[in-house]
Amino acid sequence: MPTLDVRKEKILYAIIQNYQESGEPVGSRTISKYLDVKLSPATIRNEMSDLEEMGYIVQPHTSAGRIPTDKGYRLYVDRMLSERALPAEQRTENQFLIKRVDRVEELLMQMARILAANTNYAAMITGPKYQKTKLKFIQLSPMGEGRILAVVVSEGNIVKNNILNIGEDISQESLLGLNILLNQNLAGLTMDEISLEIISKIKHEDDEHAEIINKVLDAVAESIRENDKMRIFTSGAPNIFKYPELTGGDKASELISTLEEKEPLGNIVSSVDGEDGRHDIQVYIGDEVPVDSMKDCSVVTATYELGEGVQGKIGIIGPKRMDYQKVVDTLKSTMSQLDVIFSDENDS
Amino acid sequence: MPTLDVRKEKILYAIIQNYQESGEPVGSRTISKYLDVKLSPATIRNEMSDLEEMGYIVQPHTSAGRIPTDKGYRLYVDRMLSERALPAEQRTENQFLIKRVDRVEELLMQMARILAANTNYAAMITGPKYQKTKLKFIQLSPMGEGRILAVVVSEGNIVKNNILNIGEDISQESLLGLNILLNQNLAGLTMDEISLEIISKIKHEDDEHAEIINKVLDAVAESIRENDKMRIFTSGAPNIFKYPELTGGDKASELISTLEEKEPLGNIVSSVDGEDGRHDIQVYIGDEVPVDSMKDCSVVTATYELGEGVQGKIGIIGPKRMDYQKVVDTLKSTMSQLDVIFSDENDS
DNA sequence: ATTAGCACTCTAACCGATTGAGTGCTAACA
DNA sequence: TGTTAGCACTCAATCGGTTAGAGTGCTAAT
Repeated sequence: MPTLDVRKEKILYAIIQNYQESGEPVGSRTISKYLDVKLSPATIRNEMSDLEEMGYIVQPHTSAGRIPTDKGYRLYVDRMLSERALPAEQRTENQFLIKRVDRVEELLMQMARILAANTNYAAMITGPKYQKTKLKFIQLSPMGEGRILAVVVSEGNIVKNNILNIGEDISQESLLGLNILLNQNLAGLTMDEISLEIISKIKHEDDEHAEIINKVLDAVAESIRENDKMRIFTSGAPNIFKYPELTGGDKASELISTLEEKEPLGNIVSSVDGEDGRHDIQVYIGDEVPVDSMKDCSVVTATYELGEGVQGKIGIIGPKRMDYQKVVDTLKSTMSQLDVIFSDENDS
Repeated sequence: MPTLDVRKEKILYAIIQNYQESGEPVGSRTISKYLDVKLSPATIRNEMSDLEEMGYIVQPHTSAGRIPTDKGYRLYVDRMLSERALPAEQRTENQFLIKRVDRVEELLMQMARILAANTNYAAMITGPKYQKTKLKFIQLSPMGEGRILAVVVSEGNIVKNNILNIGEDISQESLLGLNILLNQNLAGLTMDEISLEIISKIKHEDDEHAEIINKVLDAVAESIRENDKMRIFTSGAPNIFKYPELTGGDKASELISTLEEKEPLGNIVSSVDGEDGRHDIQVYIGDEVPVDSMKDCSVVTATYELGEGVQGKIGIIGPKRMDYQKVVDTLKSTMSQLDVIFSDENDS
């Protein structure tokens, strides 16, 4: 078994980069012209033969050039990620700037759109996970006709509206009192900390409106559950049509379906979190992707944070020959922008 | 020029229905077997020749069967719509039931999903148009750190949140006063009716907080503008892959892109409203569709209403050979369901 | 007015030959 | 011993030609 010396590695990278641009198997002549050191096609061929034996590249058929295998990409990506701490340059490129918006969901969708546009791949993004978030306050307002509006605001300024149907009409004053009561007891707590004890205490202090309190708390729980369902936004799905290897047969259809249904994407985003990586970048290549319809794709994910414990994930979905370097850089830079935006929001 | 007698019409319908199912040009033999009256292929051929001369059908090439033209479909659809008032039967089929939800946007997205699933075409739906809606009330809440939450609720229970950044912190009492002041002056008005006169009157009554009032009114305006942008939801885009005639060349890509971008769809939904039709059903066939990437499609739209003046549109997008009957029926039945849901919401 | 019969047309499918890119191997070379 | 030139070989893609079949239009008979 031959060993992976530096020259073989250079050739492997050359193959990966060429294939990245062309999408077609690359041959020995091409590499010979591409490399800085002068080597004849024949020599390259020998090296390629070794690389194939080692499993880093394959030929689609006997008389074709070589394309990288998952293992080849894996090596390349691992090297890239560890060589990280690249010296500035920052690659801002045609990076659009994120316009400030107040509603978190809007922001997330905008981010997905921007990422898709910048990378030419598909982008996905999850809403922030609630759970450990502190409840900021609840606001009850009368809507007439026996209904009240319950606005639930939690840390990170995530706002949810719920319209509650209480049979009776309730007086302004009672509602105000209830409002104060609820906020005094619940504000600052995480969702987990709202125990039965606290609930019964509240009901005890205003047993007249126990039923309404129940409904309000249900609404709070509902908001949580709805958010737990982990809203996923996608954008740039049509970008996959730019990569022929993803559009053959029913592949395009299945991919687009998956991106629209969104449920399966949860698999990617909810997989093992415990990573020690410098910036929580994860790369899934081909078969590593935990979604069946995406076995021909690669997915790069990153984790964002917007407050203690409130975090979500961003993912870029593209062909296996995607420009990993660019995608990783773009994700990192997007993260920084996000950090700025959210710290802005908390300061000013 | 031959004239369109009842037999020719029957043959035309037979062609349309066969083509609907198969997606392939239909020949004289097929029709001969399909019709109830016994006619030889030769006779059918003569009639088809006439139909072609009249422009209702064409041959893709010399020795192929016939397919309907836009004009043919138009005739068919017009007949169908006027023959309307079909005797019950109701065609409920595998119609899923709409689960009640409180947030209007959720409801709309769910409807789009259901329509797409029921019809096997793509569905689009616009959020309700604001504009003539009456403002129900505004609710201001302190958020700390110099910010307040402004919740704008309008008729039809459309709720919008805005986080406002006022420099200073404002006292609970002032905010409450402001709240009451704003609601007294604005509640029940349509967006158009909030004139400069009213605004200056409000500011006059609490000139200390004039700036905050400005910001709140800006937020109201912003909510309107955001809503005027007419949010469009789509679903079932991948369904187009089921129709080969829509997936040749770049068509699929363009269609999916259009459905994701959504902007162009505004053209469909904002076109001439003034229709006297029994239930506001509009059918666009092929070239009639006001969106370039959809010239090979047909679009059926319907208008829904959820309060005085608050209305939006639903659209089904499919191949020209779509099952118009089914689509129209499905849309109508969905409308009825919607009516029930919204009236429920207003009664109980 | 309808129909059977037939010649005609055109597409899709199939087939074989050709081309060209790319390889693997061998032998010469530094 | 590593590198390279030369050459035979392989295989996908392409092209031209043939075939099969579906469907038509026309004519003549009913």
